[in-house]
Amino acid sequence: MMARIAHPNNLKKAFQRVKRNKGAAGIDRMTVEDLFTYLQGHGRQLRQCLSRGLWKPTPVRRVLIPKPCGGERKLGIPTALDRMVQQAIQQVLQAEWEPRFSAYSYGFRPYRSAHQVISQAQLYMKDGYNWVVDIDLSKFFDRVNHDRLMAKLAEHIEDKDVLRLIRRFLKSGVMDNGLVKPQAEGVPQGGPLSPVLSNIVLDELDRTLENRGLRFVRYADDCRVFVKSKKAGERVMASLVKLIEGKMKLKVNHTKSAVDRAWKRPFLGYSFTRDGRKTLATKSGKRFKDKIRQLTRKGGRSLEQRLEGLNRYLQGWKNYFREVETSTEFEHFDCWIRRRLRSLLWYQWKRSPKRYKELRKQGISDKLTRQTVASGKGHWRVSRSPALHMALPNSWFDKLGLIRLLAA
DNA sequence: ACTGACACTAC
RNA sequence: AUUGUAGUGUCAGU
Repeated sequence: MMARIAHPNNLKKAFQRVKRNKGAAGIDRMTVEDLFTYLQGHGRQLRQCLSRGLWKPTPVRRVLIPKPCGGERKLGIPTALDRMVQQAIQQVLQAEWEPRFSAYSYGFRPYRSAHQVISQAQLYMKDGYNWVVDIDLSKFFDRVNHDRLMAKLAEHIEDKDVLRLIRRFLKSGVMDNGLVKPQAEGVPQGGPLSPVLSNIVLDELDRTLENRGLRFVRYADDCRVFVKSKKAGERVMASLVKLIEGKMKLKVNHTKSAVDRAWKRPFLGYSFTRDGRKTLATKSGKRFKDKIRQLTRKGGRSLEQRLEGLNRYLQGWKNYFREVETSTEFEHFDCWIRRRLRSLLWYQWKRSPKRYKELRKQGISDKLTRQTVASGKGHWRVSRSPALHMALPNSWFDKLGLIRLLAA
């Protein structure tokens, strides 16, 4: 197995991945650009180090980033070289474990997306499994138990060198303002290997759920079991908490876990309606609006630049809107964006008559009366000020991805 | 078929 | 200088 990891082809792929990600440097300040020149000199040496089981990982660099919902996320950034080695292991480990993972585990796995999880959840709901046991693990990556993880790995890996190498990565420690602290638990958030390791640890949970014949899906540490009654849910919850906190030595986040009706718990950015359709979760909708607001704020940039930015952002959301099954919500966002744009245009017109002339050339006019505008020719009317009635042709809005979506 | 850039989402 | 995996989208190139 170590032969496969240290194989030149595997290492080359690992290097390319690290390079493509353009990540920051680790504790040794070696950037991904330096990595190539380093490898030209020391590539052979690295390979030998690995295949003899002599590779010594460097401690990870501690970085704190704010989480979107408040709080901080502790990152552990390995050196570029270590990232490459971890990536090499990841490639082999992922291929090895992929067939063994549960069909209902979706996080961090190739060819599996958040949308598939949602669809599966909807299937359960359609069969009448309306109650959901929502289990969230607190600080999941940081609390992975090393011994349990190594035991899981040892079940399928015979190569002692590989096991030792992974153990060294787990124990390599954190450099926090000049001091190396050893790590008793957890996988570094930021290590290429960490996601697949997390799946290997939680595979035990999947197996238990499967053996009990329960309907469930899992996306990383977000695990949901679908049942038919509150009572059944509470029973499942109690036994799962016992399993996770006892045998698996992990911690359940009790404030974020609950037994509730499925449509009361937003899931991966979506919520469900009572009859099981998908809508945008309020939190996601809010974030979306905030960003649009920011992109259409009055100020320096030109209209074209704004449109570019808007379009790019909307394209990122395209898939989300495509999946949403409540049309009113969709129209709501569509109207809302149009309104923002119109007020922006009005503002630009007011500031610069020259600019306004250009806009008119693009088919924007203000002279039309409201009735003909609204009905006749697919124009849109705005009465931003009593004195001004500005109209935008629909074709102009077509530049925006969201609007194109509406038409399709 | 493959590669690259830039976004966005989930955790 | 803010990391990682996975997914999706737009564009560009051989």
